Amino acid sequence: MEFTSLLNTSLNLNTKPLRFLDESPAQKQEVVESSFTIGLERNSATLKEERGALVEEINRVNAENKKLTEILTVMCENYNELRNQLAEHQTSNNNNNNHGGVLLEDSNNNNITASKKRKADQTNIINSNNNNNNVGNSESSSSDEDSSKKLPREEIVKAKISRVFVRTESSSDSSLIVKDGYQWRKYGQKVTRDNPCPRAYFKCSFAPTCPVKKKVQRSIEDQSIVVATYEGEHNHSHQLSKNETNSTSLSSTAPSISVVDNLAKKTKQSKEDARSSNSKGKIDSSPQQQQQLQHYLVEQMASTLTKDPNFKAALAAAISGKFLSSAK
DNA sequence: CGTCTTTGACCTGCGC
DNA sequence: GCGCAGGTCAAAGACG
Repeated sequence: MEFTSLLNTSLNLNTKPLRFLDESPAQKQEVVESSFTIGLERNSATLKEERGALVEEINRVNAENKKLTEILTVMCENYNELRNQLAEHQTSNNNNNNHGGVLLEDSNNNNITASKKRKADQTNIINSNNNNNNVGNSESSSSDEDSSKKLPREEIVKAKISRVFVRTESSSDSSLIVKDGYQWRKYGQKVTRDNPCPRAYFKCSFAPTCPVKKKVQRSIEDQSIVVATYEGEHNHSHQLSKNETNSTSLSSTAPSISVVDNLAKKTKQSKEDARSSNSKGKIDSSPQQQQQLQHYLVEQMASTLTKDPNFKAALAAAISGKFLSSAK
């Protein structure tokens, strides 16, 4: 992921600022007692020398703490800067998002419907699958998806489900069309109990053997929003845009990932444009997309930091050093 | 004429 | 076992 490469979290700090940080309390106690006993026998010059070394060590730890704080401050500033840019773009594009605005539902968001107990187990399976596999792609498992109930357990785990929110111009039932670059054949329509708006069922018709299905239904809360639920993985290449396909996987989540990837690229490009030409370039993404990207970036930052052993060690050393200095 | 959409019927799983 | 609800099938119609 390109964001990982942008964030160099290798702080290059001394992860062992104090020798006794790695020692157990009993060992520390032993060190202190032995030092005390030996110190009685030593002359004052030796004691002063050891004290000086300790003070030097403490100063070094404090300097590292300061360095850590500065780095964290810079990171926070960068994050705030990015967030402000997102807010700007949300404001500037707020009026242009009545058509084609896409929002990806969070993987743990159950805000649509969750009234069916019989799907709870399957949902949990899919949720855990998504949680294990997702790398911030905002895929979601739906709590009201039933088509997977016919699948064997292995296939249930494999079946990837993503949900995309698309804002349309009109709230008429005739516009249950989500343009995602694939060709779909409608094979059914049903009025569900939870939502008076009919739910349309589509199959991918680009490849005869493609198992991907799509369900499209207007949101019960906001009928200008169409909820498209994708199930399965495409076993063929993207139909319309080969370029976009190259940057995404050939799964049912391709629209989702594509949206996130494009947003990431656009935001990166926007940041560069803003620096070079005082942000004369505009991003044509919706507030929902920006919000998703914001979540995505935060997750990436957190993920990158937590995966970096250097950062973990430095943070642990800094906290330990803070405790030791404050205990004196 | 081929393709796509519509829509009622049927299938399946789950709760009681 | 029955009823309910969601999902799927397939015949019929629409359309280019």
